[in-house]
Order: sequence, then C-alpha cells, then structure tokens
Amino acid sequence: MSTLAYALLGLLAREPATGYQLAQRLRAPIGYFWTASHSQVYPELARLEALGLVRHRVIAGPGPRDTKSYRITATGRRELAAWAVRPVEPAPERDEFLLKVYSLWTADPAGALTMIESRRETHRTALARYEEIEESIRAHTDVAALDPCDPAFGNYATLRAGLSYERHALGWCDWLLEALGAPTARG
Amino acid sequence: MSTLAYALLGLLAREPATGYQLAQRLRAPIGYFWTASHSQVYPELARLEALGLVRHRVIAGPGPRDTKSYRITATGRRELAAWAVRPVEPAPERDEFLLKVYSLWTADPAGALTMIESRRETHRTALARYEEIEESIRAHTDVAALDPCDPAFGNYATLRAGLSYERHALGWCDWLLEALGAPTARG
DNA sequence: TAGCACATGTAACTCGTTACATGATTTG
DNA sequence: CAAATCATGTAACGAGTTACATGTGCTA
Repeated sequence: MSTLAYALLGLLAREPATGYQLAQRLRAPIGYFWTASHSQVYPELARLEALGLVRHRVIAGPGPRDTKSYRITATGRRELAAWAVRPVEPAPERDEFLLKVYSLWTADPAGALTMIESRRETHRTALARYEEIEESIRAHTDVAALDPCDPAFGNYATLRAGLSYERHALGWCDWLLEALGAPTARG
Repeated sequence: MSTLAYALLGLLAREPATGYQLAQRLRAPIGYFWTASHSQVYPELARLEALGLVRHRVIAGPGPRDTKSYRITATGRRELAAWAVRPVEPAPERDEFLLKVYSLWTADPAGALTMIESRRETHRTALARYEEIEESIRAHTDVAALDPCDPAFGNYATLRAGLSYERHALGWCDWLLEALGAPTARG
C-alpha cells in the first residue's frame, strides 16, 4: 500500500467524499504535507475498494458522469489506525533550496541575496497563513483541552508543525542574509 | 536538467570525483538534503558529459573496470551558478510522519505515544550528529568570518539549516507528547 | 575464506506529474 | 458568451528505487 492510500483513508475516516473532493483536499488542507493530483486519486480509490478498505455509492448527478461517494470501511479504519502508529522508516530528505545554498558560493553575491530574500518571503507568507488558521481555530476551540481521539487533534497538531517549521525556516533565512552581509536583515 | 544534475555539478565544483565517490557523497554529507543511488548517478554523468558540463579522464585502475575521474567544465560551472540563484518554484512538501499524526486520533493512545517517542529519538540522534559536526568545524574555522565565496560557506550554511530543523522537530515532538498526556515529556 | 570496499553499468518497477479526453452547471 | 467549477477517467513520460550483473584487492 502506497502512502497516498493512507492519505485518502485519513481523509475518508473524517467524512465520506468523492474523488474530486479528495483531490481538492490533497491540495489543502493536507496538501501542506501530502499532495496528489486527481489522476492519481481515482485509480488509488479503485485499488482501495478492491482491497475492501473503502466502498462507494453512486449518485446520479446532474452532470454526464455519475458522482461516486466513497466512505471508509471498518477494515479500512483498522488498517489506517495500525499504519498510523507504525514508526516511519527514515525517508531521504530532498530539499532543492538547500541544494542551491550548498552551491551558492559559486554564484554572484547580489543574485544570492535576491534568491534568499524571495525564499524568506515565501516562508513569511506561509507563516501568516498558518497564523490566521490558528486564530480561527482558537476562536471556537479550547486547544489546551483538545481530545487526542478527536479528528480536530490531527488538524491542530499538524498546524503546529507548520507554524514551528516556518518559524525555523524564517530564522534560518535571517541568519543566512546576515551571513551574506545583507544590510536589510534584522535592521 | 534534473535536480540530480545540479547536485552532481555542486559536488564536482568542489573537486573532481568518480561516479562511485559522487554516489557516496549523495548519502553523506549532502545526503542530508539530496540523495541518489549509483544507478542514477552513472547515466546522469553521461548526460552531463553529452551537454559539455563535465568531462572525464580514464584511469586504468587495478580492478577490472576503468576508473573515470569526472571534473566540471567552465560551462558547467556557469550553469551551476545560474541555477543556484534562480528562485525555487515551491515544491510540494511530502512528510509521511505528519500524515500519520493527522490520522493519529484513530489509533490507540499508547501506540501513538510510542510512535512519537521513537520519532523524537530519531531527531535527537540527528541533532547530536550535527552538533558534533559543528564542533569539528568550529575547531578549525572562524565561522563568524566565513567568506560567502568559499565552498565551506555552503557546508556550514546547510549544517545550520539541519541544526535549526532538528531543534524545531524536537520541540514539536515535545509539545505533541505533552498534548498526548505523556508523563515523560519535559519532566 | 568470507565479507567488505572499490568500481561501473543495465533492467524492471513504482510513484508522481502533465497532458489528453469529455461534458453539464454556474458565475462574471 | 467565456471561463471557472464540478466530475471522472486514461496515456505518456520522468524521476527514483531495488535488483541484476561483474570482478579485483584487502582485511578479519
């Protein structure tokens, strides 16, 4: 079973959905840590159904195609829970940005500065977005008392990861800019 | 040109190497942010040579096979420098661990704790390794005065990224353990 | 003498992306 | 009336992994 299979099960464990909706959610919210295009989703759903982990119900929609509403089965739910606690085998990190920094000494310093600054901006934007989401969650939830058996726990925990990650990335960009001798970094 | 191509150019810009040595360096040191197996390296080197970005010299080694020493060309060096300052298009993040956390609410709480603790241990080990490397660098280099045009700058900057990343990951694991109600987390 | 390091390559397979293909309904 | 959204699928391609293939020299 591919990781995508578990991404889909994880979404369907929350609520039934169509392949189209699942593909959307693989852009956001869980697109922040797992993505897939619809061309991957539809065949994967068929495979999961063959294994008895999901089932679908056809809804004759207004369009030319039937809408298929998928839901997770009890077996699928057990499979998901078992996978979730199986330790991840360390996967190789792949970060093109770090690879560029590794070779940045070969480039012209002005271009290097611009490159890092643009990256810093990306992280700043991502952090702002996550902070907005956090505020909206805090507005209607007591996050200090979140039940670990509530799906909202998964949402909040991964959001915290995103917040922490962006802050780390921003801090490192700031350090880099300073090291490169940028006059704009940290005043 | 694939990203692997630039990983190889980035290594060859520092010093000439054989395919075998490049494959090794793609496990460490740059394996921390880009990896490849030898089966990928050899064909990629041939492609780079066809483009005139690297050249090789055959050394009749003691073994049954010739040893090919590759070095970067002036064109290759220019290509690398141009790539290094080109802003990265935002690549989709893929983090299987976060995906598990997203579905952790479906699992049994004891198993969840063990899973996170094992992950925390992985980050602790990685951080310790990076800290050792940092110490060994500090022992013979004044890192505050590193020249951005020195290859050592790339080494140190990426190491700093690793240190910062592992600290972020550790901190988040600690928060998660606390949120899951672990008695061992933070005293 | 068994296993590892050195050293280079090919083949089969999986995972993921982009493009191809279709077509109704809603919104600007 | 043009474009986006909803909705489902297939095909071609690229990137990466694992296994296959070969063979020497050194070390435990």
